[in-house]
Amino acid sequence: MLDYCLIERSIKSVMARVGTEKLRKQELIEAAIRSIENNGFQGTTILTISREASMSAGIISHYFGSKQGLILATIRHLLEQLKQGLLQQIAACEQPLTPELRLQMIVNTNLSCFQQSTSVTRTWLCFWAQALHDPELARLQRVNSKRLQRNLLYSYKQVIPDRAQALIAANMTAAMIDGLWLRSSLSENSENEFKQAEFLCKQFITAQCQMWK
Amino acid sequence: MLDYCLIERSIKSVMARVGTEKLRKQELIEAAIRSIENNGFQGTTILTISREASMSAGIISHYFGSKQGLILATIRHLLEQLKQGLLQQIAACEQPLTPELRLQMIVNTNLSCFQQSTSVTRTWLCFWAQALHDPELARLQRVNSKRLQRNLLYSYKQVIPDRAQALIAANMTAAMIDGLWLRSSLSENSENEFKQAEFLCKQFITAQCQMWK
Amino acid sequence: MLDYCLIERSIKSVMARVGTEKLRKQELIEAAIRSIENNGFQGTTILTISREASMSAGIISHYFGSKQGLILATIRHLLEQLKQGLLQQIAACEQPLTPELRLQMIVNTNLSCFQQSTSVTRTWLCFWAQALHDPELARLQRVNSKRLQRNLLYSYKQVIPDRAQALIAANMTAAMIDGLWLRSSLSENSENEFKQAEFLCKQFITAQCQMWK
Amino acid sequence: MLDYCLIERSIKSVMARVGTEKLRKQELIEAAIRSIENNGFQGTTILTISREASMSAGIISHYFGSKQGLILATIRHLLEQLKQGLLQQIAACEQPLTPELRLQMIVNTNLSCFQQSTSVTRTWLCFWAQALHDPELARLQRVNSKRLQRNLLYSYKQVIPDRAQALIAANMTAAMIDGLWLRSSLSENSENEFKQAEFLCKQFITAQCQMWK
DNA sequence: TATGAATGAGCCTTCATTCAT
DNA sequence: TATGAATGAAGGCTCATTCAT
Repeated sequence: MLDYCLIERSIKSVMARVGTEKLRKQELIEAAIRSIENNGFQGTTILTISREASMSAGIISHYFGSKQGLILATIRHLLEQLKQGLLQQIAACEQPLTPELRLQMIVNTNLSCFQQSTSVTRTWLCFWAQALHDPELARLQRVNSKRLQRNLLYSYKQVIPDRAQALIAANMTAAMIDGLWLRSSLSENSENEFKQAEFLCKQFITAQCQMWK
Repeated sequence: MLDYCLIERSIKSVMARVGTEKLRKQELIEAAIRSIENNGFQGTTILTISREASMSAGIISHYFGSKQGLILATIRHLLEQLKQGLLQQIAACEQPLTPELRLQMIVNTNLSCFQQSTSVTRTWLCFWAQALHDPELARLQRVNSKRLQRNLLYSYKQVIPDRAQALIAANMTAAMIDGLWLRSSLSENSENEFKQAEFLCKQFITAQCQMWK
Repeated sequence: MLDYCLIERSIKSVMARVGTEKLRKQELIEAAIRSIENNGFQGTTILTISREASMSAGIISHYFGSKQGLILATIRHLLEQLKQGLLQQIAACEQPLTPELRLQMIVNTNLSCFQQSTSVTRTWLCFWAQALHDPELARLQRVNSKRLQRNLLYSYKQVIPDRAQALIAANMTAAMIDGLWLRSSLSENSENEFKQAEFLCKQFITAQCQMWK
Repeated sequence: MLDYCLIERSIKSVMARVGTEKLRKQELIEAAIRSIENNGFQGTTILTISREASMSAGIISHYFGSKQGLILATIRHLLEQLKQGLLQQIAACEQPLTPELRLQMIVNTNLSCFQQSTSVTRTWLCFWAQALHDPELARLQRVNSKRLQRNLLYSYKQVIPDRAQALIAANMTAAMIDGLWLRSSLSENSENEFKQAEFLCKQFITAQCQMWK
């Protein structure tokens, strides 16, 4: 008759009280990503997320106002991760940072590091489709899209004297990154495809850089 | 005994019905595309579609069995349109068809002709996101994805002697087309972006071809 | 493109015009019974019936006003069949008709002849359940129920001098017929059960009659 | 660190919930019976039941998974009631329990005690009709049908030495109980009929028993 | 603070009925 | 007379949200 699971949860909740709201939110965001991976974006409900987080259904509204609030927070989390990903790589780099090396790192971040987990990939694509009809998501998407372009352009300008040509190279590279990512995500054998994608992208960058040496 | 007049009428009515059915299906498919444009994939319900088509809700099940049936028919329609787009361009071409010209036409089809309507663009992106969680949609998506690659490869092989290099060029171009399409679709000023995209893509192709002349 | 099936139907319809409305109605009633057998009472729709009769869906409303109208006509048809069943047996009887023989014939009619087809059995039970909430069906059911009792009583009175005792015997027999029919219908191996039921019922009648000889 | 007070509250709430759940389920089952009485099986929808229970429509899926789940629970409840009815009567019996007395009690349970409420009677008949098209209901019906026969046979064997004859008596009695129940349920003046039915049934049993004394 | 029981709006689907032909 | 295309009301179910505890 006794629901020990509930007791356990109580203990947890007591401890959580000691911990922070931040921790809870983080757990929920991670649970949301896992749920999208397992059940798809459409199949993800408040229940699947809260179960994944071993919390109650009401907690989501409690912390994020609504399901949409959690989704937005999740997206912001992913965007932030993507941003930090590049910074960390640069920080961890032991060689002198040439423009070309930095460009390769951008590819790394976008194709290798960040996208290697299916769950993130799925969430990402769903988020893009959703952005078409959700102004807030659209805004976030554009910020991210422009950051990629800006990041590429910054390095290309150091290699390509002609500003217009640098812009073209940046745009091409951004498109290739997104296109390869999209095609890899949707492919049957996506793990393999991502490796191929990285190779193609880096080769393209190398070709661009050598053209202007 | 036999009322041939009545039989004749039946035949007529059968033919009329076939015409009506095709027409109705076509109207519903277009309504579905418009609804997805306006309300998004998730926001598209049997009601939004039937209202868009000025028909009753029941008609969708009547003609397509289910909502999913209409969705599948819609994507098949778009895929077919895309396929025919290239064939028509080639047929309408008055100059001798060089490999490079054919490559440009592929770009035209995928970026200019086909994608110029926002509704189609949006529907397309929604379908891709959906394909992650729907095996049937995924299959259709893959067929289309591979067709683009095959089409590109076919022409590149006539320009680039090295088969491996031709494959790389094809894959790069496919990625660039998809990436540019994706970025343009999601951009604020998508019409302009599509023009830019076409330019970038064609330039990339030209560069690839000249490299091997 | 030509729907030959439709033409065939036309020919049929021409012939039907020559025939009578009665024929059509009869065909529809039989189709209704077959549909109930195959699809259950709940699973029987205007479409299943009209398909079973190779006619259009609209024809049912046309001839019977509504689906309910066809159901009622079907019940009336079955009741009439049951009534005629006994008369035919008596007419076909070559031995002198003793009261006991007549009682056995009533059992025959109710358990053997009439009920041997699953389709009729199913329709019958559904009709009884439905009668609880449908005054018109209830009326028909009661007419039938009382006829069985009256029929039994008529013969028992010739065997049992005491009128009260004859009534008791009639009521018991009626109950046993209905009970055995019900239990047989619902049993897994209903064909076998119906044979058993007939045996039990006849033995009961024999016992009743011998008690008063 | 541990807030034992909170844990204690949880335990309490768990116990309360278990109580609430049982109560709610019970209320819904009773509402279902009432709805079937008033609206028939076909006329009974999730809405009629939830309205009858003064609850929301969603609550049924919440507690029973689906409408079918509630229906099954309802019939299981009725079957259990029927089973307990006999046990209680036997337990409450102050005289020595002769086989004949036990047989009378079986009649009492099936005709008097259990069936005296119209709602139950109607529900019961609807279930039987439904059982024809629903394997799960059919299984439950058969279990019940066989239990009645087994119960009767158990007592008859103590009175009738010949096993075959005991089986015949049991089957006849079972049929008579079901038949009388069915006829009484469907009759206009069903209360009176049930009393009559009880009398007839008991007389039949007495007659059977005396035959072998 | 955190729960989860309860709600009810909205979804897709089925199907009896209507009506132009 | 007979068709079957079209309707739209009603069904069961899902699920985000609310709220008493």
